[in-house]
Amino acid sequence: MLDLLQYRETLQKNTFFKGISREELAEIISCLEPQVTCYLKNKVVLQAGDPLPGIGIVLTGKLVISKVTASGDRTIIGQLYPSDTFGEVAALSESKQAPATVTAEIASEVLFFAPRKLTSSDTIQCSGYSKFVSNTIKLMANKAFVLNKKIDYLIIKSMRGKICAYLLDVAKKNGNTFTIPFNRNALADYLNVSRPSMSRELSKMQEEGLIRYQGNEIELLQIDKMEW
Amino acid sequence: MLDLLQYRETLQKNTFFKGISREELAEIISCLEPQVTCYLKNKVVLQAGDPLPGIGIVLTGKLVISKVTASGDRTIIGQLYPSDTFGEVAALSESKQAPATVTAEIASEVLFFAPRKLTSSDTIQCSGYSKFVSNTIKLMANKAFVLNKKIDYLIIKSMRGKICAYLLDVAKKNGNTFTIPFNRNALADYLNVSRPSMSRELSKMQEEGLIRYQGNEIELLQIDKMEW
DNA sequence: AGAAATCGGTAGCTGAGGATACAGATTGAG
DNA sequence: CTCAATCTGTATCCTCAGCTACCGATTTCT
Repeated sequence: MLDLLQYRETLQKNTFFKGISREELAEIISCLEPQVTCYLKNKVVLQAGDPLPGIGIVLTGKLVISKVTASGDRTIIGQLYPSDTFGEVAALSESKQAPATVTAEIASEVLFFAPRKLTSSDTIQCSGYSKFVSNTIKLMANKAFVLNKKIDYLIIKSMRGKICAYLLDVAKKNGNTFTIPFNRNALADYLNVSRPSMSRELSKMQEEGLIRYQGNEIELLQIDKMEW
Repeated sequence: MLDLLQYRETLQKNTFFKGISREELAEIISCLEPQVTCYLKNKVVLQAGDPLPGIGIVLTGKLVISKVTASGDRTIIGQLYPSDTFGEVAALSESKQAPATVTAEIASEVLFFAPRKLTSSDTIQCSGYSKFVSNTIKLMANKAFVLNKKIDYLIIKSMRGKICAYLLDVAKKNGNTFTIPFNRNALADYLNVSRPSMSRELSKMQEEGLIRYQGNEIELLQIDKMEW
């Protein structure tokens, strides 16, 4: 078995293993027969459309989930930090193809295991299994929830509307002053707009006194005027 | 217990109950303590943002899932036919709020049950339960998959691109001649564009000999020129 | 330290597509 | 049967945001 002791804390934060004791975790993990792979900066971890190498859990580093359209438009779906899971949707749905591309933004380590191990007879007999199953369901539900959120941004047609919707969501979690996890380029990708147009609008909003920003630190000054 | 015999065929097609025998189905259903509600044409079944009334399974009729932005833009996420499920994502994720609005397009009957019934001690003891659980996981995964597909359309920026992507997906399932399940207005909502602009582009595509259509019947004439 | 790459703001131009309005066709209700 | 409502295509207008280009600032690499 792999020496995963050093990653135990990270794994325990993973949604698959929420509320599962240290002993049960070790037992389940060994049943999953995981492999750890390292990726250098900017390396592709999995490519949209390819058959899935397995379900992945980020151990260290940072990954980016993105989609590229046939005509070359790129959009960011989300970011993955240690303890986050990816590939579970494709693995468990009928299509076994990855719906998006995952790339290492910085050097990263990823734990993979085969989807079928989720329901292998060994795994089922682990003592924490029922908890593990309900966690799996919650994991999927949350993923669907994130996708829903993403759709919420995408269906807004105006630049101002997209920016406001995003900033208000971040503010709801972190208060009126916060640091966003994207640089301008990435944020533009995330909102599916062009960077210069977005910059233009951010400037306007600052002029109008709605927001104040410096780099990735943003402060919302007039929340009421941002709700459309 | 409710008399659900008349709906047994519909229920057996539902993803929750795939591969579950008639007897097991009856047992599980009774544990879920479902309620059947009728909706007249155009009535709202559940409103985005509201707490969830329960997990719903369509018995008869047709429902539409849509989202409305704060500024009034409306988009269609999908359509629900008998045996389809909705509300399961919100029910099983941490947020208990409905992420979208569901409306009855025609008079419809819906079966609801409380999410907690999924894991009640009664239900767990049903003989088909393990199958039921893996079905639940598959259900969630497929939902996430549908959302991914929706995102694929939304991130395409050009009108032509959106239309082609949609038509090609339909063609992949039904062959090069098919009837789409949307009228122009609904399709425009689905693709998140304005109806006149979409009509304009469809006309152009017909002129160019890419497609031929009459009402909702569409034939793709030059598939190779539609792949971007 | 110096060169190269990345990043963010700004400007000008342009065009795709949104909005509105209207007309003919079809459907539906009374 | 008639009137109203809905649906679809089309034309005009015009705005918003995409694109390209450029510049200064910052970071990174060697």
